[in-house]
Amino acid sequence: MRRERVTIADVARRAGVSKVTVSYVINGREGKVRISDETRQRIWEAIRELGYRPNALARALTRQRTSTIGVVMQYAAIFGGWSGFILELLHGASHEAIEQQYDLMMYTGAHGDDAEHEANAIMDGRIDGALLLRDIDDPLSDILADSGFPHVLIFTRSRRPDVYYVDCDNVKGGYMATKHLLDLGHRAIVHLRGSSHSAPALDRWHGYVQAMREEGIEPDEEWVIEMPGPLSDATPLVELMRSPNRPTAIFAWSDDVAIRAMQVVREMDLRIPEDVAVVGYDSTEVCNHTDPPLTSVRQPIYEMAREGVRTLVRLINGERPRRIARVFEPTLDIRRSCGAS
Amino acid sequence: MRRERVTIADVARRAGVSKVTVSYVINGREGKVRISDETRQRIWEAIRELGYRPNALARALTRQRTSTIGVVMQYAAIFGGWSGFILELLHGASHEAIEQQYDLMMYTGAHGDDAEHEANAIMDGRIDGALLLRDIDDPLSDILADSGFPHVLIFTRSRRPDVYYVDCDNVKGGYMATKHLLDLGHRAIVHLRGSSHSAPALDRWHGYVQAMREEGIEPDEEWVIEMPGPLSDATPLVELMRSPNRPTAIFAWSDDVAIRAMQVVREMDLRIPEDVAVVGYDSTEVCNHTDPPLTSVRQPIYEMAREGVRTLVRLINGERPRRIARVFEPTLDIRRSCGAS
DNA sequence: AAAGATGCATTAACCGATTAATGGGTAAGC
DNA sequence: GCTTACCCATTAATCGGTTAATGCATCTTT
Repeated sequence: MRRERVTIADVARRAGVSKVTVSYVINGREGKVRISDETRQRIWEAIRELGYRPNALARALTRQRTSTIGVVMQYAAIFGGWSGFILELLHGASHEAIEQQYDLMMYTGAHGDDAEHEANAIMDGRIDGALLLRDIDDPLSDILADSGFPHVLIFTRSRRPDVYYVDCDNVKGGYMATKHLLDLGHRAIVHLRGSSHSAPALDRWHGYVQAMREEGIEPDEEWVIEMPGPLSDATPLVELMRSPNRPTAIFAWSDDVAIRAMQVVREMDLRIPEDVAVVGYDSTEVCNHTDPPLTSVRQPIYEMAREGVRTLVRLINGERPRRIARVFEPTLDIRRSCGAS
Repeated sequence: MRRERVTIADVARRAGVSKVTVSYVINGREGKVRISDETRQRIWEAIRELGYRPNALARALTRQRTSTIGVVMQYAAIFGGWSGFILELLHGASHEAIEQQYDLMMYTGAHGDDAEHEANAIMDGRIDGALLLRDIDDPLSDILADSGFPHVLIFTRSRRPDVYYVDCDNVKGGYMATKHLLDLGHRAIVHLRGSSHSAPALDRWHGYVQAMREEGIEPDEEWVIEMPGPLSDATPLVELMRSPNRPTAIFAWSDDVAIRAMQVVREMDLRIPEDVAVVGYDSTEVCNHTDPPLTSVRQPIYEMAREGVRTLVRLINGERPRRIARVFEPTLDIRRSCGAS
């Protein structure tokens, strides 16, 4: 039983006034234009009786602003793992969006889409700005920046001095995780690294290398295994753990990969943390529920997402905050998977 | 360096034709209107040179369709747990949306919003239809239905014969989980139930009761504990597990609650599955990575979400499929947490 | 040579709002 | 009695597109 669309003109007709008057009443333009209480009341009545709802498209078209922001993710990146990372990010973003009176649109893009195409979809007027969660070598941000389209990168740094971003110090995070293991006496430490297109993944790896070298250990090439997601092939890890000089510790670039590693280790009848210590990254809620609970580097995902939205809104409003980079500090949540507590 | 908005009029001017001609070229109205190759080429050139991108708002306004669908969730429901459920749902929905050439918008709503408000936001013209993930007693669907706004409920049933929904047989799911435990010899089985506003939660509970009764067991009231999320208070469970006639099995209404329960059990130095068997619900990826891997009732979340989008798109296109209810069958993924394999 | 068909592009109207500029009536000021 | 001020509401223009109807050459057909 689809009612016909009720427009502002219908309301105007019903209330016996012009469209404009209705518009003024709805938007409460106090100070600019005064409407008599009687008229105002008649209009509200008509609105209620007709069940009128303003059309956001039309409104956005004239206002030149939609009050909607987009969250643009890399298709593969989002759904590759089952980690709580994305969810916590969305939670933070949506919380802050609500706070700022914005709506949220999700852009996942199709698999084969090129950046040009994606950029067109993003800049087609439906959103005022975008939060980008993308690889470091992704061209999308460049296109947006060249067009002056407001956007903020999150969980990565930008390659241009004019592009705002919210990140966490991943080198330090990687360093902290590794140092913790070193301090516990481990020397043979494996690093399960993320994609080589991911700035955080590379940075965490560098942090790992840095900590190792500081200890006078040149990390063996075999010790760094690329495992971007929990579904990645784990045989290199299995083989390494079978070798005579088996590593005694694993630092994984993400929690879900760490959990996958724990499973691999368990299946080899090795104990955690007695035989193998494990450290993850993100310290998502699931870390509290693994057995043993997983030590992990925490980045304030929720807060970072909120900060991203806040910055984005400022950009949309034409502000140009001094600080381009907003880099949070990681901390280490020590649980029991490394035998430290 | 914000360029001024390039409009279709700019392109027209540059190419020396009218707006309409440009519109025709862009939308390739073959058969209706013919444009000479030379003009067509000039227009594309102008488009490229000016970096023109059609404005989706304006287009949607005239076309009366936005090619965007909304996913409307209950704020609390989404972010209450860390389960992969929502993620898998979003994955499926976004996959099918791409397939159907639609974009996705996320509505989370603010905490205090009433349904009227939410309905207004949903029906403001920005989306052609909505996928609703809401409580069974939620009034939102009623409002949408009364306005004839295309929408599909997912992971719940509808209370009206004219509202389409995609669900999984939760009574059967609850029955299967419980029956499995009964078959393994368990008699004292606890059920960790979800919210009383959630149809799936209630149905799973009913399935549990049904299976118990079939076995001649009247489930004790104390055996049913409301634990909607992994962060819910677990003391009732703890106390129950401490009691002299301690239950030997737990059936949790969701995976994350099951994992929380496993943790509680472990902290009491009870072994899983030897002392306590555990069964979860959803069979999300994380079930493969717990220790021991978690037996769980599987509902095809990804596929259900896709089906929801498919149905929604048909409704948007004015079709009225015969079948209002699309109910999937649950299956049981037996892993090691109940000692059966 | 008149009528009809074809090819190409234009004009006019509309989608549903917002905003600036304007207008008309009544009361107050001098 | 004329100006000024104020209150309330309207008219006109605009946002950036789409679509139906129309116009006008040029080419065919009879």
